[in-house]
Amino acid sequence: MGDAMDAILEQWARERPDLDTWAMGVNGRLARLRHRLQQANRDFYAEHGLENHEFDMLATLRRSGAPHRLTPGALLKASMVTSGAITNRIDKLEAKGLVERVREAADRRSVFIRLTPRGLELIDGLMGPHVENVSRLLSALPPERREEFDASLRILLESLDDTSIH
Amino acid sequence: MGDAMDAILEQWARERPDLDTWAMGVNGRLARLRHRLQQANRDFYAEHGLENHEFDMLATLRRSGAPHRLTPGALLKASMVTSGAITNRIDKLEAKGLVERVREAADRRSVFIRLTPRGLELIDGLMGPHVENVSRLLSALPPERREEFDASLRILLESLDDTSIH
DNA sequence: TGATGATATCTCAACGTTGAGATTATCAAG
DNA sequence: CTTGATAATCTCAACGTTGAGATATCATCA
Repeated sequence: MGDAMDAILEQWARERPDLDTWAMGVNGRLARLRHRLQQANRDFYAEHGLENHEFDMLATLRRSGAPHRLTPGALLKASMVTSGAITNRIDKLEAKGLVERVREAADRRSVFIRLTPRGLELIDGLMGPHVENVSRLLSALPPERREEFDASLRILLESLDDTSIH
Repeated sequence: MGDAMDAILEQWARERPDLDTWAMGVNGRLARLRHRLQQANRDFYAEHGLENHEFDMLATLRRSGAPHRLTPGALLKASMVTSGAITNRIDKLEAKGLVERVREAADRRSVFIRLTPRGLELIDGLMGPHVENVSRLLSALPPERREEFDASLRILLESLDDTSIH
C-alpha cells in the first residue's frame, strides 16, 4: 500500500534522485501524523465543549496535583506557545468558570490559576476517555513495536534538548 | 536522563495511577518532536528569506516535475490548511516573484500556479541543504533503529487513512 | 531610603488561518 | 439554448497567536 509520504518521496526520487529521502520521509511523516492526531483529538474534545488547548491547560493543572494551581509563568513553560496566547487562554477558561485567578499576599506580581471545582470535575472525568481515545488512534502499531517506537521518540527529543517541563 | 514527557508521565502516575501512559506518552512526544523540528526548520528557512509554508509550497511545485505548475486546488490537497490560507500564501509568493498565476484557455475556472525561473532556482538550490539539515536533526537516532522507526510511522499513518496526496 | 535591575503578567497591533459564502465558469440534461 | 448542478477560486469577518513593550512588584545594595 503506502502512505501519502511514499507518494511524495517517489516524486522526489524521480525529480531529484540525488537527495537522500530517509530524513525527509521521517520529517514529513511526523508532521502528518501529528496533524492527524491533533484533528482526531480536537473532534473528541469538541464533544465535551473544549478546545484542544483548553484541554491541555486543564490537564496541566490537574497533573500538578492539589491544590491544582499554577502561575501563568508555569503554564507558559509547560506549553509551546507565547505569553499573549497564555493570557488569552486563561481569560477564556476563566469566562467558562473552569479556572479562576487567585492573588496571594506573598508576591503580588504573581497570580495563581486554579482549577475550580467544576474544572476539576470536568478534566478528571475526561482523562480516562481521552486515554482510551488516544490508545485507539495508536492501536494499529503492533504491541511488539511499541516500546521501541516510544524509545526512539525519546532519543530524538533528548537530542533536541526537550528535557524539562520547568 | 529522560525527556520532558517522562516528567509529565511521572506526574500522571502520581495523580492518576489508573491511567495507562503509553499512548499519552507517544501522543505528547509526537507533538513535542514535531514542534521542535518545525522550529529548527523555520530557523533554517529564515536564513534564506522564506517562511516554513513558503518552502513547502515551492517544494510541492518542484517535486511535481516540469513544467512545475499546479492548480490552487492541487496545492490545497497537498497541504494541511484551508482554502483561504492557500490563496493568501500564493499571493505572498507571487509578490515575491517566486511563483506566478497563469490562466489557460482550457478551463477558465482554473489557474495554474507556476514556479518562476527565480523560484525554481531558489528551491532547487535549497533542497540539498534542507535534507542535510533534517538529517542532522534526526542524527541522534541510531542507524539500526531508523528503518523500523520510519516503518512504524507509516503503519500509523496508513491506519489513519493518510494514504494519498491526490 | 532610594535607586537600579530583575521578575511576572498583561496589552495590543500586526499577521495568518478558518470556514462559510460569493463569484465565475463549465458541464449535463432536456 | 436554458436550466440547474457542479466545480474552482477567491473574499472576508471572526478569531487566535506572536512578540515587543508597558505596568507593577520585588530584591539588592549603596
